[in-house]
Amino acid sequence: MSALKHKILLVATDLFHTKGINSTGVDNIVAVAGTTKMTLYKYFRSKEVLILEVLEKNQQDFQTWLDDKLSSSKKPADKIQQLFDYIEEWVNSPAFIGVGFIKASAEFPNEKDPIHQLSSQQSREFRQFISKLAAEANIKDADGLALQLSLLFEGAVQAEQMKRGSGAVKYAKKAAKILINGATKA
Amino acid sequence: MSALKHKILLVATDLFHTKGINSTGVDNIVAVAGTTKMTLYKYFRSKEVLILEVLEKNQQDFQTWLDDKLSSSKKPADKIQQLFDYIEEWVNSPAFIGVGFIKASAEFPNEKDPIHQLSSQQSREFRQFISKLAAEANIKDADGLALQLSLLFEGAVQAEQMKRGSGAVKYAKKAAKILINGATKA
DNA sequence: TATTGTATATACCGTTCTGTATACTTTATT
DNA sequence: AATAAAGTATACAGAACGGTATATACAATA
Repeated sequence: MSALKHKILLVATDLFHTKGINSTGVDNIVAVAGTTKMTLYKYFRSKEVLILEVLEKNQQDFQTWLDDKLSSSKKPADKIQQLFDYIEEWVNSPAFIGVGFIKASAEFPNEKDPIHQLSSQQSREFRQFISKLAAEANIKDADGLALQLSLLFEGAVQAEQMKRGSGAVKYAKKAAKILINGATKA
Repeated sequence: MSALKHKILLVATDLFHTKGINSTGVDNIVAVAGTTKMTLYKYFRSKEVLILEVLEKNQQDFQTWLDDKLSSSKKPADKIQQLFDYIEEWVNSPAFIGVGFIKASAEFPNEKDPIHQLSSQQSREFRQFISKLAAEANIKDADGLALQLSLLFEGAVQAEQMKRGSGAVKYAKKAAKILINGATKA
């Protein structure tokens, strides 16, 4: 990927999270990225396409990071137990700025909007990822637990965006362990 | 309150949720409300003030409704147990369109923005409301449980906005009961 | 050296946005 | 009937928006 395209994606990601997507103009993005609109529109057909690519890259980066962390555990039961440990580490890292699909679905509520659809899909995929972890750990209602854990995840991220350093993830982690243990025994 | 001001608030609430706040223009609002910009700006100094009043009214209406429902129970332990029953009823009612402060905090991420500050305050107040319920039910770590329940609440609303009819609240309710029972025994 | 691809600089188009100015109409009250 | 208040109609200002057109600079390659 071109270095400039990469830079534009990075800057757009940051501005979208700190100012909001709709409140961030393309002029704003190219100014911070140190380039021009002509270059931006060479790499991205429209602002909508740019948003979609930002969302995809964010989610890919997170999943890659998480997969790598989880690969250190061999036993499936350990993986689901450690999921929120890594989520906490990730949220509390300085680089954390939020979860793209949560914000995007709020700014684009129309279910027919491609941006909303991608957000919805990413949320569903992450839930399925948790469900797979749960199933491999021999948990009976894997889908049910995955949904509950995803609620804790999205709620915690939401709370953290509402107020940084709220410590919400710590309590989400505690709740997650309780729910996981309850589902494991059953 | 003037009938027209009330109408404007209603229409704005609806449009903010179905189209997003930043994507809803005042021209749009007055057209649907059947009035003119002159009238809107007579009642609201600016769009920002209108947004703030919409947020306040939404939260007041919800809290009033919830207080009324909870008043049917006398025992504090019953109240906290039934909290998510009422939340489920509310989310699944046709009138439900979302939670204002969740969406507003996503669209106005800057912590210095008055809209973000009000959203953050409303989220905190709702959490304190749950904490009071928990404390009255003699739960040890009332603040901790309240935070966890608020995460489930916000996560469920978020999930419901991502995909209507997802049934997320049903699982949030189950998780809430587990967490409440766990905290009660301790 | 000539050519090609990449990026810049800058001006612009049409639209939409918040907010205001001006003038007119309706309604209620005195 | 006179007056004041409330609402309407409409036009517009000034800025920001997404997106495009044109012309130029620069570097690598052939």
